Amino acid sequence: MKRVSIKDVAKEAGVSVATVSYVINNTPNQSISDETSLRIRKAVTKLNYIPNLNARSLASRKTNLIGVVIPQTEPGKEFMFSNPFYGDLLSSIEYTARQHSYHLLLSGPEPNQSYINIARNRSVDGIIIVGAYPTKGLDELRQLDIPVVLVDTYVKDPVYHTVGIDDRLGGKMATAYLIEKGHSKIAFVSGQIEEQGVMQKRFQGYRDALEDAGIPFHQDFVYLGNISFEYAQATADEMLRRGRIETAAFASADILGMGLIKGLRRQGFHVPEDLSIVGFDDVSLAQMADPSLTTVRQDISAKGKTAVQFILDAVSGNIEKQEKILPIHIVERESVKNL
Amino acid sequence: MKRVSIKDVAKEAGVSVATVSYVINNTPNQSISDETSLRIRKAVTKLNYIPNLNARSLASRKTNLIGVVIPQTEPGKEFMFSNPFYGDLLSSIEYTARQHSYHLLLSGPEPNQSYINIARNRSVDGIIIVGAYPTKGLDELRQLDIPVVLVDTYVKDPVYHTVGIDDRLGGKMATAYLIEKGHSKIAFVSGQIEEQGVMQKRFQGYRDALEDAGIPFHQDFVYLGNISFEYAQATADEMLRRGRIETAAFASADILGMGLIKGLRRQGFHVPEDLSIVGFDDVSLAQMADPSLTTVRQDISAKGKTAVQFILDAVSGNIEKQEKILPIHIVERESVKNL
DNA sequence: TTGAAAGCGCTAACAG
DNA sequence: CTGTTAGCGCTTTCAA
Repeated sequence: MKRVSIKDVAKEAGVSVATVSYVINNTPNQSISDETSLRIRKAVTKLNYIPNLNARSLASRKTNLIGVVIPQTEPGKEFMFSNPFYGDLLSSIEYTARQHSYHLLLSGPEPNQSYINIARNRSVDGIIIVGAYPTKGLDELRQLDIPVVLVDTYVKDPVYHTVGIDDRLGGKMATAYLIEKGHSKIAFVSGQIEEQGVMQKRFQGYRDALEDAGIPFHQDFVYLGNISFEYAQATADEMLRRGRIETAAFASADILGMGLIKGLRRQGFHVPEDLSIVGFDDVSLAQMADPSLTTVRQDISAKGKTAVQFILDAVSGNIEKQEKILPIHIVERESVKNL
Repeated sequence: MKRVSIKDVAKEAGVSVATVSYVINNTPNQSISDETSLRIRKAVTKLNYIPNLNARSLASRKTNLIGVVIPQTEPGKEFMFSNPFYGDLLSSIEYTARQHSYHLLLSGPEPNQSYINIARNRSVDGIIIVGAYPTKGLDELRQLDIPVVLVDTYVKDPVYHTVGIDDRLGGKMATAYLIEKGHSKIAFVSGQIEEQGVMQKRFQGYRDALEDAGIPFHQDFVYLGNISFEYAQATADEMLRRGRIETAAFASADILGMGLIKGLRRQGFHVPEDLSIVGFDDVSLAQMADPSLTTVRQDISAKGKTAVQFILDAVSGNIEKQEKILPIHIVERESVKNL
């Protein structure tokens, strides 16, 4: 079946392609007589014409496409969305984009970290990058002048828009909550701490809370591996091996909290009786855990929505850099015991 | 910063655009002297030229884009990827596509279910649709002649490729396993059963196993709501209210199994002591559950990989319809008690 | 209110 | 081995 083009419609309606284009796009400052307009619409319906967005993009330099780059949690690993946080975030981005008739061009990072390729290649209208560290690739992006939104990053930049939360504050809240419940031997369980990364901030918050309470910091209470259920499980074992000195743990991601619970239970211990746990993120899993996880809630949905909104704003001419720090708060559930 | 085009490169290298195109694409049957080829490559590097894939697509009718349509779990709900199954699947699709330098165009279904728009609009090279029911929209897609892969669907079609599992067999395996462990009062917990849908097949399998074992079917043991943690939790309550007649339950998705566990626990009951549970899918959560979930494992990663491969095969000229039923098997964990 | 025509950046015959 | 040229399907001046 031959694809029907704007030409076919023009012929069918007995007008020029330009006119067809005008009515299809409802081009401003172009008045078309009701009569021709109607004739064209009829032709469109009759031929079942659907514009080729590719051609449109080429001519208009607008693609209605938003590039989304989500990092590999672990290099070479395929399951980036298995981390429920990304799944939740992507859902929200897709939903918001669709509301505004944008489509999403999805991509893991290219091997060479070159964000710029996907952007230039496909001429996306904007690009959302999640969890970026300062890299050359990020700088290259500057050469294009398309809006860039950095989600969950502490890269400081005069142009790129950012949306995130105050991770340091979150870390502090989580830890302070535990302290308030009478704990003083508090583990910090996390993935690797990258310079200027989210986990670093949460760690700082942990130390802030300790300091505020006059509790000395113990390096032994810090467990750094990677952000996975398995690692947290192993960490629970490790804690027991060391004699289970801690009475509580701040898990810097919910999935870690879940792993701790499981690891403990495997050894016959219980949460929160034997160890109190506060997580971070409040992914949908957090309430599925048993006991359900007390955690620092962030509005993942709002995060995605805001990121898309920033792109839309920029596309429609708002050149000012936008920044948004979304609020967070503790959600009390069952994983913390009051000493 | 002005975008550099193929023309600029041609000028820089002192050749025609055609020649540039040839070396960039390594066009078959076009021999280029090493000397010019080198000169062109140098110009490309110097100018930092990146081809505009949009223009390329327009000219070549090939976009290197795969459309992915993932259904809303619940209409109007934004969190489609919060269902971990879709997250896992998407990960695998993205990964495989990227290996072959394809990008993914992501889309939830349009309100009018018209898959065809996204396909025609963006001229994707192929389209992967997850969990489709027979609809007009699906038929329209036939008009295009791009490869279509239907994942997890029982729509029968002479052209569309399909990849899935034998859901009926899976349902039977799960139920038979429970029977083998001495259970005969077995609940079936599921989302709504759609005609020709995956859940219907799993339900049939459930009945098959019952019948094979000579166990009468009880309508009372069938709980139909929607595929969510919350519904399953409520179902657990409902079972108790009815007096907890069942000793086991086949949850037609892992997330339902998890909800059951939680719901039971909330009422002071335990899995598997008070109720044995078998799930379905083996999403990453299944092992995080406590007790970890005995379930019917399917290889979600292989599913995504196969779907992409079918597209690639078709694009490169393989016109034959391909079908793949991936193997499944029971993974024994902790949620079933031997009576 | 409409149309002619010049591109957008690239590919692919075809010719040389 | 390389260049000319005609599109791909659409938007957008500019003129009528």
